[in-house]
Amino acid sequence: MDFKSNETIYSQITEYLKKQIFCGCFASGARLPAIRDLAVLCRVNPNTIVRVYAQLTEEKLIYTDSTNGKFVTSDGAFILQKKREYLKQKAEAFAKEVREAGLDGKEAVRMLGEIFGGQEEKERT
Amino acid sequence: MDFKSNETIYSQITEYLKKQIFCGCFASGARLPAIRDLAVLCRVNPNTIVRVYAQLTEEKLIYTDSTNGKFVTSDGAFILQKKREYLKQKAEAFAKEVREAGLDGKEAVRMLGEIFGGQEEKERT
Amino acid sequence: MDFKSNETIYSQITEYLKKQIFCGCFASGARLPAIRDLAVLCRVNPNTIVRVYAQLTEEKLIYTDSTNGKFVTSDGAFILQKKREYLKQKAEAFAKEVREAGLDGKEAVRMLGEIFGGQEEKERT
Amino acid sequence: MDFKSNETIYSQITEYLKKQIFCGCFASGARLPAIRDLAVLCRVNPNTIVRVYAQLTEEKLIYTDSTNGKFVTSDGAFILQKKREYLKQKAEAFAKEVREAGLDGKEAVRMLGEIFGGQEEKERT
DNA sequence: GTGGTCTAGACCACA
DNA sequence: GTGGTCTAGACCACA
Repeated sequence: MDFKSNETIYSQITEYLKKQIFCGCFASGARLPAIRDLAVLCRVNPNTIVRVYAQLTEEKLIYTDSTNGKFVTSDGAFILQKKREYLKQKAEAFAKEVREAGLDGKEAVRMLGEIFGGQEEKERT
Repeated sequence: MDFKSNETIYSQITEYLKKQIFCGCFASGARLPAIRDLAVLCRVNPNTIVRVYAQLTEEKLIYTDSTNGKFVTSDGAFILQKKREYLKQKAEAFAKEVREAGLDGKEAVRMLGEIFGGQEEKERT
Repeated sequence: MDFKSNETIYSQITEYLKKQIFCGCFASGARLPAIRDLAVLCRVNPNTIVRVYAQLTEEKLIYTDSTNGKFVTSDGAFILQKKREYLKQKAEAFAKEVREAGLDGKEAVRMLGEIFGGQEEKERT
Repeated sequence: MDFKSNETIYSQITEYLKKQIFCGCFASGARLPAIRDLAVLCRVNPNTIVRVYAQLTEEKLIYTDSTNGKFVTSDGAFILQKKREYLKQKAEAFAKEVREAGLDGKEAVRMLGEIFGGQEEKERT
């Protein structure tokens, strides 16, 4: 994992883990890497990971089982809801950019369709 | 203009101006606010605006007419090209988020369609 | 290091460092002086050095390893290429001066040969 | 005439005129453009031209014939000497760059020969 | 200790 | 009044 220099490292790692949870790479109920392990993996100070886990805990996506470590919440429906919110927010941010730059929605949707490799077209058939 | 705390002020202003140029609010050839004026407007130090304008100058979106001020480049085609690039990049970033969070493109496109208020559907008819 | 008054300080320092990199005084991969250290050394404000390093970073001659400091790019071939470009550009600027002042190239080359202390002649033998 | 933004305008115009004198475009004894005319031509404030002419006067390349205007010095030998000095200085500056960037003189001379379109080779034959 | 951002404000060139 | 450079120094993130 490489980091952008214009964003804080912990927020980049937080985003990364969030997406890992959403996509199921860290499944509901799964045990997360130990702080030290993840710190080594990310070549980052353990304090940074502490902060990452704190944030995810606050969002209730993970919880601490005191002696056993950190786990992804077992409430699958909650994760799904969070996932929807997350993507809705990303989509709205993108839509905002599009509008502010004076492009119309139609073209933006087409652009996105292209990026997804013509999936949209296939669908219509 | 309010600033987010997790992004640098100068990059937020840069983005803002870029979009103003793309959407035509600052038209090709138009004069931009004087450094000191924009600084007052944004309640920011003039040096911050210097940096913003330097960045836009480097991207060739604006240029300096020695003591007369800063102007949007008069090459309209160039601006259009930059606008396309900008939006392509935003669309790709969004698509990347979508994929990483394990959503399929189809759903992302639909989500975006909804946000744009059904413009897409109307059009097909 | 003394500064000429007709050129900006930051560009003089940038040029200086560039040549230090080209000649190998700062070798590929080597760590550069810390911003504050170089500022003290040059008796200049740290912000000026920030600007110098920013410029060299943009040219990809150096890079930042987050909190560890600044380093000369490890791509030696790239440096060599940049060095060639740099000298080509200087040579062309000199040639332009020569032509504009109405001297012919032949004489300019001879003049330069003299300055280099007859190395050229020795070599042919 | 376009101006670089990193050098003062008056010094750019001074250099320009100097070379015009050296190459004979403004011949020994010739009348120079009136301050106002040159100011208009260069799209520059007349004060800037005043400064330019002052500098050339100081270098004795031009003189003022009180009521009639400014003239290139009629001492042709003096101009020749100045020209040599000027080019010597440029050549030495170039040589200094070359050395500082760690290139050897041989290669610099060859590079220059190339730029002058193989004139050097012709000479040997 | 490392780099990055930002402020407040001086001083310069040019018009 | 326009932009550009520079200083002195604060404050932040990360290690």
